[in-house]
Order: sequence, then structure tokens, then C-alpha cells
Amino acid sequence: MDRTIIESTLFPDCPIRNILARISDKWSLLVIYTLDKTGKEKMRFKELQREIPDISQKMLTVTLRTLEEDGYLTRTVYPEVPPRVEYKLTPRAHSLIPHINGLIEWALENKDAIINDRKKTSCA
Amino acid sequence: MDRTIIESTLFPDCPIRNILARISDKWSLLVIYTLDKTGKEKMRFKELQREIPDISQKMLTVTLRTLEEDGYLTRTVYPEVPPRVEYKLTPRAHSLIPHINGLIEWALENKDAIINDRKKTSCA
DNA sequence: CAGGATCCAGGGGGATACTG
DNA sequence: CAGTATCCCCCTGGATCCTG
Repeated sequence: MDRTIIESTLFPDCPIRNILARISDKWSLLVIYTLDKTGKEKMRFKELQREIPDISQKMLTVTLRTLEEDGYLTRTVYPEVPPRVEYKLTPRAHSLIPHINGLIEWALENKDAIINDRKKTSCA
Repeated sequence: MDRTIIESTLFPDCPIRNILARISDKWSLLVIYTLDKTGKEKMRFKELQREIPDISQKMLTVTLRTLEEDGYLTRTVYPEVPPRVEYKLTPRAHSLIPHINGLIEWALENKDAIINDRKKTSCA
């Protein structure tokens, strides 16, 4: 990474900051992670909701729509009754997953120490 | 990563989700990144503010305090007039930085395609 | 089943003024 | 210089009800 790139990252309307902001919301990374970790190629709406017990229907919907807009997944509607909709990660999302897993593994290794540090500060 | 860890990640009060949530706010990653990329070992409050032009004093303060609580940086106050305070990344933060840079590089490689996808959807 | 529509609170975060 | 203290807006996201 050269100096130009580094400096542009700090610019207010930097596209990198913009992209990271969109996937740094409450649910996006978790939805991508869930679509990947199950091993299933495609997942339905209800399946996702079962896997992420505490997400609301609304937030699952808007998260899926945003991820679709940014090209992280495809949404396929089957004209059946009852309706069937399947979500599938794109190659773009798959190329992001190693980085997500890297973060998760890091958090896993450091969670005990971090939580312990928080206690020390708040009880000081 | 075994199955137990994967499943625990999806649990609502999962510590991993908790840790990622704290650094996924608007400024934390950018502050850590800035403290690292300058090459300076320590940085003062004003220096950070100059490097991140659009952060407010309040948000820089609370971000730094949160990062200190979680052990990402140390805050050293020198009893001088005028006051001098220096911020320095901890080894924990340094171990996180490769993952942040991984994300940034990924965003850099994909930003054009993502932004292009967004336009297509919104103008459809 | 897969959502759309609406209402609403809570909190993140900005602007401004003040201080040791 | 390095913050603190307020005020306040807005937007995220939850709860609820409704539909093809």
C-alpha cells in the first residue's frame, strides 16, 4: 500500500470507509458468516432467521436487501405457492469471508483478556 | 474452528459479537489504523484530530476512552503546562492490525465493482 | 412462506460553549 | 492543549400488524 492509498483512506468520503461502514452494521457480517458456515449453498429466509435467533424480520429483510445491492448475495424468487426465496453468496462475498473469519479468530483468541480489561476499568 | 465455536458465534450474547460490535462503530478502526499507519509510536490528541479531519473532539475522546478500556491503547498524561497526552497502541492492537489491513485491502480491490453495483440497483 | 408498512424508543454522534 | 458538559437531531433497529 503506497502513501497515496493510505492518505486517501483517511479522507472523509473515502470509498473504503464507505464500504466498511455498510458491512459494519449490526447484522451484515453475521448474515454473510451464517450463509457461509452452514455449508449449504443456498438458504431460505426462515432458515436464516432460525440460525440467527435474535434478528427481527425487518432487519433480516433490510440487511439482505443491502447485501444484495452491494453484490454480496443473490436473491432468487421461485414463483410458487407458498413462495420460496433463496439467498446465495456471490464470489465477492466468498472472497471477503477469509477476512471475516480472520477477525472472528482474532476475537476468539482475545475475548477473555478484553472482557477482563473492561471489568478492571469500570470497577476502578 | 470446530462446530461448538461456530454455533456459539451465533448466540445473541456471544462475546465475539460483543467485541466486534465495539470496534465496528464509526471511528474505532480508523483511529487504530491511524495510530499505526503514521509510523509514530505515540501520538497526541491534536495530531490524531489533524489526521482524521472529520472527527469531532467528543467522538475522538469517547473513542479513545473505549479503546483504552478494551486494552487497544494506553493513555499517558504528562503533568505539564500546557498538558500533553500521548496515545500508544498496545500489542493487542498490533495483533489486530493485520486483520484491519486485510479488510482495507479487500475493500480497495472491490470498491469500484461494489459502487458500480449500487448504482445499477438504485437506478433500475 | 416471505415479506411490507407503520410506529416508536434509544442511542450514536454532531455542534457549540466552557475549563484547568 | 486536551479535554468536559450540554443540547439535540437523526437513524438504527425493535415491536407489531397486515398481505399475496
